Amino acid sequence: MVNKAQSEKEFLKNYNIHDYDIPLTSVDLVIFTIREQCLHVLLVKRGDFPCKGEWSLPGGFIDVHKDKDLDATALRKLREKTGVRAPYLEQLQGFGSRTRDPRGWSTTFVYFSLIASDQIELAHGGTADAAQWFPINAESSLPKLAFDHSEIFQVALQRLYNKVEYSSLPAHLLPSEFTLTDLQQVYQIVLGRQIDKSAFRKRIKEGDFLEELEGQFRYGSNRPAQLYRIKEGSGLVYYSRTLSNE
Amino acid sequence: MVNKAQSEKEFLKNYNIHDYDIPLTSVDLVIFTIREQCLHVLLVKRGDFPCKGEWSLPGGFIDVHKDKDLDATALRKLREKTGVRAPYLEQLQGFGSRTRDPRGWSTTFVYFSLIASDQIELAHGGTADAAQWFPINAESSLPKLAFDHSEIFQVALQRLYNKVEYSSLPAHLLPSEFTLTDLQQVYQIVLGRQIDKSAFRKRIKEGDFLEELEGQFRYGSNRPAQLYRIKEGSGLVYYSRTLSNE
DNA sequence: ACACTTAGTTTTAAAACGCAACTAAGTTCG
DNA sequence: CGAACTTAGTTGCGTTTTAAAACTAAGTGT
Repeated sequence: MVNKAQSEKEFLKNYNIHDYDIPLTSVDLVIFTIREQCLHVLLVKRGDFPCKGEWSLPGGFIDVHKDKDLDATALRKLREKTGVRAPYLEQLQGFGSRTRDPRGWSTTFVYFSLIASDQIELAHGGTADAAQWFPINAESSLPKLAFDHSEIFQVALQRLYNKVEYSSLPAHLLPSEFTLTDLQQVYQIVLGRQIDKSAFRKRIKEGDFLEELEGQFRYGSNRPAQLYRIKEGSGLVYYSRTLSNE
Repeated sequence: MVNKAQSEKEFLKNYNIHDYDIPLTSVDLVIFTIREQCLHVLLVKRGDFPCKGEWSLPGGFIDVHKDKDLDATALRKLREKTGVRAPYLEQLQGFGSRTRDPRGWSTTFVYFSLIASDQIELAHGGTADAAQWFPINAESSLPKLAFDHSEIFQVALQRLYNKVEYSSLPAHLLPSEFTLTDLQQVYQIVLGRQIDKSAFRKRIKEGDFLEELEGQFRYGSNRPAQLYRIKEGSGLVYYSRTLSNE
């Protein structure tokens, strides 16, 4: 079918998307959190075909009526699965091929989200797919995932490792108030190695993305620790050097 | 329409993509090169509606019959416009919204490519869109682009600047054989500032992504300069620190 | 009151950096 | 033919950063 319109208006009147063979398009999410001193990822058990009953990354189709853009789709999906409304969210990468989905040529925009475990209320109700946190560590391995989601997850994990090396990103895995030791531990959990305390603190100070909660401390059987939160409006801070080993 | 299949096979038999409202999906390219000591980007004049006659990033729809995956679409488009077959190519980001294209909800996977100016044969033939290199510098500014391509271009340019700071990426903007001074100049052109010679050379040596072409030199009215090329199979090298000023 | 634990700072030798000066190796010009 | 010139490529050195460890601070538990 050839559209021989002479003006843009006429062209658009004659244009019908259903005249063309086009790929399916979805949005998927890789959602990380820290629980019990361990990095976790959220997976859902698929309730429908295709790949019914298999574990997969949460996600779904763009709703061209509800969603104004891709970020809106990602936020909607995140809210539906976790109840979280103001997460750290960035686009990871697109994936697309003829073979990744049995329904045909399909593409997906994959988002990458970090949330604090204290902000989550997993949706388990009704006919919704079952959602579950899976630990990411050397001992346990994830189940085999539907579609190409295992590969996508690996790309996301690699991105997380990389960004932790040179940015303030891990602060978004913590509850809103935390100590510098908490934050250092998150870095260590994700990086899988110890980092030096004084270098770490110097770096955080220079990054200038935290504010001291004046007079507020976490008490324990030792010297109380200053509480901090992320400065409002501060995006990610990038460092020009990677962190040192301990 | 609800698909009540009991098995995956049955589900797929009943599945028809045209039953759903789905977005348009395309692939666009931001292609950079260095010509006459200046960074350039390739733009094409649109030959068809919508936005007929406006400048835009090269790109087009996924051909679900020809292309096996997104990278294949990007490579095909790049080859059609420039004749280049083995470029540096990476995915930049996806963009998608209800308003970016007058035809309706649309998404695009944007790729980012660097090519050596000596490898290019711009396709100008027949009814093909006119393609032209535009310089990127403080003096001249790009024309207004179709769709949201101006924004996309800005994101790509920012990515280029960032990657030049800490990776071996600029080597892909040069012809296959070059001197270290050539390479340093490319860094300086893109970064817009002078960098220190000894620091630069130390860094390149450590990166270990170049190989000396033994006994081959570029001659001029001075000491001849050693020629190098990119080591085969070496991907991008990332540095843990940014480059110093001169 | 004093040991214990974790928070947070200071110290210091070693490594890295920025910058400038230096040597190298060709061509050009007198 | 040799001195001047130009760009390639290296070396040296004072200053700044860094990594690692030691040290001080401030609570709780016994």
